[in-house]
Amino acid sequence: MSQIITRFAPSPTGYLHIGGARTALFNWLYARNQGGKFLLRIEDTDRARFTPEATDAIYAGLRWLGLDWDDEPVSQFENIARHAEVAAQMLENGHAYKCYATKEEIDAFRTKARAEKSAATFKSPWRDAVNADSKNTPFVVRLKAPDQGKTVIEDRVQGQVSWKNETLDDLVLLRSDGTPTYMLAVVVDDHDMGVTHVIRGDDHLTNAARQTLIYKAMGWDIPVFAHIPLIHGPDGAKLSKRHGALGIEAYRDMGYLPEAMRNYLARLGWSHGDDDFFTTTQAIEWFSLENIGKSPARFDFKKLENLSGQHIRAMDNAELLYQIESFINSQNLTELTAYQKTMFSKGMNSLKERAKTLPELVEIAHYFLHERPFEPDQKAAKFLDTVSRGMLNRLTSRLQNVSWILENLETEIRAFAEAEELKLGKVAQPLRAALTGRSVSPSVFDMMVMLGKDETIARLQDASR
RNA sequence: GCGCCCUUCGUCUAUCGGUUAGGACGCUAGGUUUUCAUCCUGGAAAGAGGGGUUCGAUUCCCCUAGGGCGUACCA
Repeated sequence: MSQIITRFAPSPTGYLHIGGARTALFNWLYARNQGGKFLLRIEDTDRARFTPEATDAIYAGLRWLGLDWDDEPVSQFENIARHAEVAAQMLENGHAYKCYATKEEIDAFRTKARAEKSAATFKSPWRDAVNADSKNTPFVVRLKAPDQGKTVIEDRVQGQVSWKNETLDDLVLLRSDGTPTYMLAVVVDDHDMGVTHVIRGDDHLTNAARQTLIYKAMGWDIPVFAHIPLIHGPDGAKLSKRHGALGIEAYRDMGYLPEAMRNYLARLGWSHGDDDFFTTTQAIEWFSLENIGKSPARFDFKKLENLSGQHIRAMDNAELLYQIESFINSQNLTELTAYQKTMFSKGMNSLKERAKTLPELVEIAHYFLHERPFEPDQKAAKFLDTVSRGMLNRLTSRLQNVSWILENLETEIRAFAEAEELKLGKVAQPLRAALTGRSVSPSVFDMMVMLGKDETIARLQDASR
């Protein structure tokens, strides 16, 4: 059995949107699962819309998501001569014809069909014309689709789907300016690239039938089709920008881990029993076309966020620091100093269980990313009233003689609280406010150890002044 | 209009004729705890409606309703 080949074929519209990213992911997962190839083809035949920047945005999105492709990306535009050649062959073998029908004729036909509630598609009067070549006006090349019988596709997700051939039209293969249409280009390119499995959005399901006709006309092997349901917005309707139909880079900017994004996107429409949280390695191992659902899924930020938090917690500290640096880099923020990196490494365990995204992680690290003195925020200020400052003052002098390790600090502060006849929280909250200027933070004991004695005492003195 | 697809807790999903219909997110009641978070325990929450087939249907078939996609010399 030969190697399987999948492909992702986006049209460069400016960015890689979330639905496209999931389609790419499924193709990638399947190729990697099968030990096959994952190819990339840029559908850049619409020259008016095409820009190199848009293509770069797609590459960047795929790279961020960690979806590596095999071989050089194919430019569809570069194959137009080949497309025309195939159209010529179809003209030759009688599976296509030149059509001189005007737009008015076509519109009239369709208007009439609709009025009569007919399923019939446009039938060109030139379909069976004998001396069509003699006309000296512009023409398009149309597929001579069968007008009887059925076209059936065996879809690995949708099952067996069939159409009566009279509902399938004589689609245009070559425009009047001689350029290929999408329908022709896709089939020719997929065939030439050796694509064995076409995994794409189910908005292409009808196209699969129309394209099957072209494969048959050329006598080519029909690839395996797998039409995956589209992602919908929270209201079940089309996914809009407000709902999450953002470019993949928007998710990077929000600080989600690529690993979490892969996990979430894979779980949207595909399942492996009850497994919700998994690594990419597991996803590759488990992936199969059979376990893709047929109904559309809605995008849910809450679930993405939860998964992101879980991946942050599960991630190796060194790797997580690398992710933080990449994020900082992508957002053009100030690079981390050596001291800050050290602090991140030391405090990572307490930081990462408090964050669902990278920016949250950075926010929680606030207490060592900035230098004293700390201006307390509103809530923190409440913990630093006169009484508390006096208390902190007494604590500060007690702390002068403590040898600075976690156990000692904890013992000392608990003893202090007892001596002051205060619950630990009544000491810890002002302490936290003094140390960070915030009312929430990691454990005060942990922070004191990380900050060291001098810095801790300096901050306490700042606050009790 | 026509063609095709879809329909299990609010959301993502498991179930491949026989289950107290399971898990996860979210929500909620508690517990742990120096805050927040993590973690632990419990709770509410679903087979769109109607017909069949069958000893038995969430599961198979049909109809209806709702939703989606397509219907271009766009991709």
